[in-house]
Amino acid sequence: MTLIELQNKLKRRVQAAALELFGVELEQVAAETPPKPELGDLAFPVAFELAKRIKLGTGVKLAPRTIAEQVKTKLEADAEVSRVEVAGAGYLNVFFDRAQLLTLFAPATPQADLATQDPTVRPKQMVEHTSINPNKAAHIGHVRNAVIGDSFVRILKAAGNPVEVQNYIDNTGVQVADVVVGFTHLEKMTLPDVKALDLALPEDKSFDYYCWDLYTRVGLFYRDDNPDGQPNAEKLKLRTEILHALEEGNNPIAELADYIATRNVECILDTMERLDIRYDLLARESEILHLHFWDRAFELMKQAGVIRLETEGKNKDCWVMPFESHTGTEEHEADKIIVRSNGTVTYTGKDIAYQLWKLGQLGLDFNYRPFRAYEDGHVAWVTSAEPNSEILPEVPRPAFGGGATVYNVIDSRQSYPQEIVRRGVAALVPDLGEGASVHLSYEMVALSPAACEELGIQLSVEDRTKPYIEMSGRKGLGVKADDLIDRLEADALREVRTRHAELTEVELVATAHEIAVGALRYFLLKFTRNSVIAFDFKEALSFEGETGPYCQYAAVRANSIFRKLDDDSRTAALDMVRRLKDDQELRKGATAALDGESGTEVWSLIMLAQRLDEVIAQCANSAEPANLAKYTFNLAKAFNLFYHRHRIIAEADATKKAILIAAADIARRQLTSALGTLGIKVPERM
RNA sequence: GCACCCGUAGCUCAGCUGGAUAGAGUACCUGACUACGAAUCAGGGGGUCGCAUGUUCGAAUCAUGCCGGGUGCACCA
Repeated sequence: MTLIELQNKLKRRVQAAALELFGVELEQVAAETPPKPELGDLAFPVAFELAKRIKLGTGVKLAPRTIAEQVKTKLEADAEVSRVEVAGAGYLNVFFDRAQLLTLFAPATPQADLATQDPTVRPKQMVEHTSINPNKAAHIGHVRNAVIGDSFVRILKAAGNPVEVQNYIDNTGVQVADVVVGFTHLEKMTLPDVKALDLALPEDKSFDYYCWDLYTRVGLFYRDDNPDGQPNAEKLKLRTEILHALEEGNNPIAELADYIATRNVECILDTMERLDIRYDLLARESEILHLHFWDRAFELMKQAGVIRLETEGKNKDCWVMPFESHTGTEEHEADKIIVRSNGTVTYTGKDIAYQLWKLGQLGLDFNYRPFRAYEDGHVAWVTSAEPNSEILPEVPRPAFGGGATVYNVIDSRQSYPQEIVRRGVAALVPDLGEGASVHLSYEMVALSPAACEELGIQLSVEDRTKPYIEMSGRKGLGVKADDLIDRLEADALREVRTRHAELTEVELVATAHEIAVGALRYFLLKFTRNSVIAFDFKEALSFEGETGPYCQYAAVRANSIFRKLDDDSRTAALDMVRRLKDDQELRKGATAALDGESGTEVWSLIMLAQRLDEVIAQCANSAEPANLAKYTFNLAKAFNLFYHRHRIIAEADATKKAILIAAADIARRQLTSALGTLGIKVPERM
């Protein structure tokens, strides 16, 4: 039995007691963790709720404490419960039988068991994240998107869901067109020139870095070299021409753009691979266009009557989607233009088509080909316009699309367009409703004034008054992901080298890498999604305090105990836990060892570690990975305290030693698992 | 103008569907390495939870209004 199952069992007891004693049907029973372990393992504030709902004939109210006293006896029936106390104004505090529960919690549950626990086949969850315009290198803001997305994927999987990971590639958009303008007009290059340049670029100045600078130069070019100036209309026509060529396809410009976009995607995937972030499918805009997803969606929308052709007014000749809008207390209709008067579709329209495909409601599918095989054999696929049969027919391919719920990890600035897409899809497919499309929004990563200074960025007078400065790909203003990872790795390497002279160079580098990943991923996850991160180098580069390396360090310490522990102590501990069930004497000893101030401290570590499943389930529901990050840090902190207070290997009392070993084992197992769900590995040494 | 987000310790942030004495990290001060490694641990000071009403047994949390900051509101992509 897991902790969650035990909690549910006790909740049902409370429900039964409420019905039996007071005739009240509780549809939900709230349970919480007492603020201090001395107050118990589980608390029910149910007496407060019951006090409200119990009606006595005379109108007299029952005091919460009186109610709690009556429910109390009903809760004490279970063997797992040692006692129940009524505390405060009427809390029911449940104390578990610690020795009894230790036998439940101590044995490791094999992963296979977890996977088969739920016999019902769960529907596929779909997560789209990263989705960087493939015209430049990734910056730290993009990494926040990818790390939130990837961690959420891991959380969904840990909660037992099948998940498909997508990365949308806008390879025909303005941003790619701008870099094409850069190569063709500023650099006067053709496709062979660009390929040659790409080959000749040094390793630390790869193609995406080159494009980063070129993109900035194109921005300046449009503005006649005045960074704050207005774009030059004549020069912008170059972009428009390129965009038309991209939309048509099958021409030299489209080929050049495809090369640029594909190379940038490769570079970005390399960057993400450094952070252990992988994808199942790269869905490209070019295929959405060429396979006519929009035409189909247009037909569906017309048939369903969710859009209408305007015959007069300011939107004459446009197809618009009406939707309700609230302004103040009034409610009125607003129209969103889906098809322009010139017959072209807006971004929103294309997005609705794509979202319909994701949900398996479009009735069309992409073609696919493999894009990249990762070291472990996992393949990231990319959409393709070529028929499937002509390309590697022997490679088995998963069925893409058709998600029951689609999570789009997109920053909060897009929440308005995302809402329109969600409503549009819901109007088209009422059975699914708005719940099927989730905008997993997060706030941007901005630069602190200090960070700008460190980057050598000249701030305008206006920017200087702001609390933080928004990063801008167009202005080339930002911290590039690879630069930051490089710096973290260098710092970590220096630190590991001074601590572990015995490690080989390869081991040192590998360890430094894992620490760097831990630091960066944790840094981006410790903030809740709707908090703006004002990026600060000192904080991001820290390995102390509330950081990834702190959590990793706790797990490394736990592992080192087991590395040094002799086999006899280990088997004795396992044996003790197993015999605890039947051996009365042993049980008494264990109960005593888990009692008192010191025992309660050990017990509270075990209880905290055991809450991982509950936290994962909560994070999956709230789509908030920061909760897991916080929990992981707290578990690491609890373990560090435990580690400091107890000399495990040197412990003389056999029973106590066995319990300490069991506790350390539970803690390191759950800590490692929690870190893994955050995408953070535990090094051998650090 | 309208919509969404934010305002909690000097700084950066947690605070779950209302619940027990509002918590972390950091910075500052003081202690703890002959140890399963100090990337650690313990202690200290530091708060009108932006302001004001309301809802109730009970509000940082819910409602309304204000103040301050951010973002978004095109036939652009």
